[in-house]
Amino acid sequence: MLPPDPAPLLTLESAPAPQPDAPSLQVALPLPLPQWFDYAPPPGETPHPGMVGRRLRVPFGSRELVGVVAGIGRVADGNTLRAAVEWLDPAPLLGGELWTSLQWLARYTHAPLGEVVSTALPAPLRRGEPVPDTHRWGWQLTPAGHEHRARLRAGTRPHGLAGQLAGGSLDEEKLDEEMGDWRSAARSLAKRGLVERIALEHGLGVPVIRPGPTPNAEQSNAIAAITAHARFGAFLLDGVTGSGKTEVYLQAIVACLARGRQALVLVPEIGLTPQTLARFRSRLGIAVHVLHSGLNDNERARVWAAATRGEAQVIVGTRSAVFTPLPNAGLIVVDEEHDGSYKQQDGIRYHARDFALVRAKALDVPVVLGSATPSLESLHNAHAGRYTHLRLKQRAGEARPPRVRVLDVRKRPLKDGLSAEVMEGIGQHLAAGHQVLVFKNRRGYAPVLLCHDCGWTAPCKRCDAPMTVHAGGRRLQCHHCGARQPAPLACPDCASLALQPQGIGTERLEEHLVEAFADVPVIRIDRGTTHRRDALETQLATLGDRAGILVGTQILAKGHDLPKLTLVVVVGIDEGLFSADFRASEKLAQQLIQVAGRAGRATDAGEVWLQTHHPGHPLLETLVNGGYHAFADAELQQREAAGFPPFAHLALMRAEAQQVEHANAMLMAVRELIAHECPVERFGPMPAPMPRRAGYQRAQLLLSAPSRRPLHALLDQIMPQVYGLPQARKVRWSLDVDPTDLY
DNA sequence: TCATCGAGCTAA
DNA sequence: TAGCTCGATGAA
Repeated sequence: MLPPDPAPLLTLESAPAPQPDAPSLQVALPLPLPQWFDYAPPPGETPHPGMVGRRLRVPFGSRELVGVVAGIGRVADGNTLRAAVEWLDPAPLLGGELWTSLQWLARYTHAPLGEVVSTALPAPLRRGEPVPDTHRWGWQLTPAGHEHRARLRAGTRPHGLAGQLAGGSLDEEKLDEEMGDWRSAARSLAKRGLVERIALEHGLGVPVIRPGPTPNAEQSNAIAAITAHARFGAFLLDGVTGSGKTEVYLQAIVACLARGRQALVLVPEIGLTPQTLARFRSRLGIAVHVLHSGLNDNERARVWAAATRGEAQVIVGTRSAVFTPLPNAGLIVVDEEHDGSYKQQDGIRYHARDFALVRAKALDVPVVLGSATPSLESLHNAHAGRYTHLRLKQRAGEARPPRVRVLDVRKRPLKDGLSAEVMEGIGQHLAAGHQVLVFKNRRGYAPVLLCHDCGWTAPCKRCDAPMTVHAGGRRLQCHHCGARQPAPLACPDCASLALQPQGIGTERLEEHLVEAFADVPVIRIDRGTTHRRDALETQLATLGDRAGILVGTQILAKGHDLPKLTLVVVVGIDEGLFSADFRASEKLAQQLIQVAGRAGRATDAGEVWLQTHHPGHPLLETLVNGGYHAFADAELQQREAAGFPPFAHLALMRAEAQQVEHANAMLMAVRELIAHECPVERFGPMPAPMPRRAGYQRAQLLLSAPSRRPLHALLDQIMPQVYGLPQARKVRWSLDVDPTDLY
């Protein structure tokens, strides 16, 4: 039986008595809902503007959530507010520039502020944990330790450690340097109460700058331009591979540190190599804080904490590092700014490069975008005078640009995808003791399994895509949903045994090269062989300076110094020449230039061979004869003519559901929210380029406008309604402002 | 009669 | 989003 009347008990425990027109805390919660929620502060407090930016735990339905106070509001008479459970920060966690910029990002992406905040914060802070300590740990002798020190047996580790500490406390880093295994000694002494672990003040590191190579004239110009003024300015550092962009970054950071300011460096996911970090650390002589996907949550939170306290002076990180608080900012660098990994493709679809620009503007500090193959957006901005265009046209040192050859393989017999001419070339370079890179932008043994008798290809059951042959032909794998299955022995359609892998992947290239060049190492490098961050380093290290062959995909296109590499062979670019996506040419051109840049970095002249069935394709001709900038100019003209970015601004709404009708109905309802005379063009609802993925039917609605203003005005108007659409309940949908891929 | 499942709704 | 209610269905 129920207790007679539970009501009085409940009112006692919940919110304070309702007041007419009471002030409230407007709380942003991590939910896909467009509105904020009103709460009373914890009992005994009144809402106050100083509470904005503080995290708090609030009751929500039958559970509790962590939210951030976004504003102070008033609720109408008679509305009972629930009270927040507790504050999670004594002072606002989010304030100043980062808070303003996150609010901007929420408006720009038309995403709920609560979700933006929650993607910006490291997981522990998102969960409501306190900002972690950043102090270093040290050890000191206790008074008892001072007394007993002399009585410890001489020659033992405890004796040695106690001796080290006799002069005062030492931090753990120092102990690591000075003694081998001091930790077990410390533990045993601590147990006897002779030593204790203490927290040491962090204190700012003093940079010990080591001089680098003397910059050439172009580099000096760039450095001077960037460091000339400490206010906001956007610089496009447009420098060919090997022209020493990193040196420019380093000198700009040195100038930033000299003013006592923080520097943030963004790098693409695969650009963050131990070598780069080692170079930063040794040149700057200061702790470099690193943020990448390999860190665990607590480590990320610690770097965030160190940054927000101003203790982290140099932060290097991938995409999400753009959310690092910089109370004392002096410089932001975005390396390889054209790289696609800066765009987040799920959740809050932000572009870290673009957000870095917004932050630099708000922080009033310079921002440097560096690339050998700048994005067309950035080139366009440079042409329009919004960025200062800094060119580095010379390779640093003696290295000369590689010679490019387009190999027409029409009607030439290809053996496992390689022509006789290519094999001969590889042989010559190997004989000279050099290294060769065979680049193919596709993983797997061969793309598809084809029945030679009836033309059947193995489709993925859940996607509209063929499966890819892996493991030497024994397994099929879908690159879109990850599904795996053993390869069939006979054709499921006609029972023929004539199943053949069609097309060439890295695995098959590797197999062929191993056979043909048995006396040199052949190393395959792609996501299949290189899951771990340092695996690539290890693999490259095993090759060293010996003659040998590298077979690989994208990961090999960047960053690594391979001084012995003199020949780059690119195979299988033909698929990329005829892709439907408007950004495909740009990506292909960037990839070709990047991988070509691997050749001949040291004194040996490099060669790049492009094996193609379309030697006359305009993209290849422009690229080979005029270089990247000729290509970019031509491509920009085409984009302008076709009304594509950067001459148009896009927003793409995607919807997926088990049944196409649901997805289409939702997008149709969205389309109907748009007034007839609205200047924004609408395309769709139409099937996504891959209409089925992982069992979901996918459709999309593309919005396009010649400038940002009408597009955002439209989104501002319709988005609040979209959340409430009944058709939206049956689908998974998302809005992508400035999509980079239309798939 | 009870348990289970899915759709629809709502949260301050 | 997640947790809840409500109604339909089905097995014992």
